[in-house]
Amino acid sequence: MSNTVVTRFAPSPTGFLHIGGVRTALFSFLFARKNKGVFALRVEDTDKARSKEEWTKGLIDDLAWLGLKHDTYVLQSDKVEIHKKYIQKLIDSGHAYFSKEKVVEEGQREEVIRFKNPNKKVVINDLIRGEVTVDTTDLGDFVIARSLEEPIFHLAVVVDDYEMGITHVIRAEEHLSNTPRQILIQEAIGAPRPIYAHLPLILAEDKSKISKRKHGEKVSLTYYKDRGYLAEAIINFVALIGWSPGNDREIFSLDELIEAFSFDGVQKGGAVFNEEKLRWFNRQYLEKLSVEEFVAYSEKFLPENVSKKLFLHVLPLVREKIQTFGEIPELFKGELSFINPLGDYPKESLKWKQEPDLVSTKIYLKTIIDTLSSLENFSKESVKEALWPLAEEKGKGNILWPMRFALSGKDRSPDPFIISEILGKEETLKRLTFAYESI
RNA sequence: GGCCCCAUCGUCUAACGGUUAGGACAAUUGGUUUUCAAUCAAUUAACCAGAGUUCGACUCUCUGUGGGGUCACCA
Repeated sequence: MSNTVVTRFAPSPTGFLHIGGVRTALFSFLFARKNKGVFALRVEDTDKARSKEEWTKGLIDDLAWLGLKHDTYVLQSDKVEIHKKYIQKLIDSGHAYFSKEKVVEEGQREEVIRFKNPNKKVVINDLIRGEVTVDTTDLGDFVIARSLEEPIFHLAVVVDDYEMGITHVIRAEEHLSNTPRQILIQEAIGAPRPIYAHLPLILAEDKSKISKRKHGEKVSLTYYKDRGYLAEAIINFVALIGWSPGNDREIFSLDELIEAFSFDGVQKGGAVFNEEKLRWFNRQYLEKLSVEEFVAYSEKFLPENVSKKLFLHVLPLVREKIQTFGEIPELFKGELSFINPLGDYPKESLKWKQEPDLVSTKIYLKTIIDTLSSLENFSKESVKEALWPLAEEKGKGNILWPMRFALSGKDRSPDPFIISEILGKEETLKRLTFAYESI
């Protein structure tokens, strides 16, 4: 079938997959799937100095993790013979020539292969931007290869796109200015022109293109992956930056995105990456997880002193607190630190803000201790049941604040009934007694 | 600087000549609550500017301004 859509994602293996790459890959993937076409991954490793195999592996793993499975795979360096053939063809047909160069920098060749620029106007019909006209005269006779065996990006891209039958080149806007010279090469080798779609850039807070050099680790997918963000949330978030379904809907699974995607909804202007919104998306997906899934995702973030059994016990508390799994360690250091032996605290902290002093606090603590001591079945329900009348009578804060503080040693913690249950009767009474005696 | 692209709340966006310019995140306020979250409700907040075209412009045209991208023997 000659009219099958074929898209490609063509990263170079020179570092971690970054957020911009994720979005480019996603849109290429979505468009291919939407049209029952083929999504190809092509690793562009023509720059031998900067490319590393481990990055290639990382790229493939990351895409798999995101669920953006490619149908075909090409490693560009495997294609040198084909590139060579086309370079030779261009030379033979007078479209390219060997050029003597002045060596200015280390590593530069004395002789490279340049493309003979026909100096014409090129009109690009971009799916997102419409007609873009560029006069290629400014480009001069640009370099297409260091040698017959070492093609440069532009040559390799054009040849590979042709050989792979790419119908739609979907890539970031930064490539828009590369397009004219690639079209020139295309025409010289007699390749059909693919349809272009140049995506708006993903911007940092400062409105410039996100880059590792300038904006650090937060631009790489790994950063979010390592901090316990879900692939679904990242996909959903990234899809909605630079694209809109045209209505108010925000939550989309990958399959739903395939269904809804269209270039009509793709934005022209760059968009600022907003981590807050990503976190919000992540929480939306967190809430959908089953207990088993949630525990599985949590596992690698659990502190050593937190057994799985204990974690299961405090699970509801964790679920209502976090936006990303990466917050779990911090949670156990803060709100959930009551699971550890209690440290010292100033006794004034036991005082509810509406009490003038600790006099009645001491009395209340005594009452609480007495009440709980005689409690047979010690659960959060039974503890609450036993103490609630007292709390209602004396004021909830008067009773519950000192109790909660005595049990947790913290300003912020879960409610005292849950803590009591988790601690058990003995430890609960021990902590309450300690508080009582410290006053 | 040359060439190219872009322009709606702080941020992501809806609007495809006629709307009180809508939604989401964030922010603020209030409800709930023993604290922190969560949750619920509400509020604040935008058409870059100026000329046209038109009965009528956020929507079309032009100019200006602003922002961005790109100008490698990197991709």
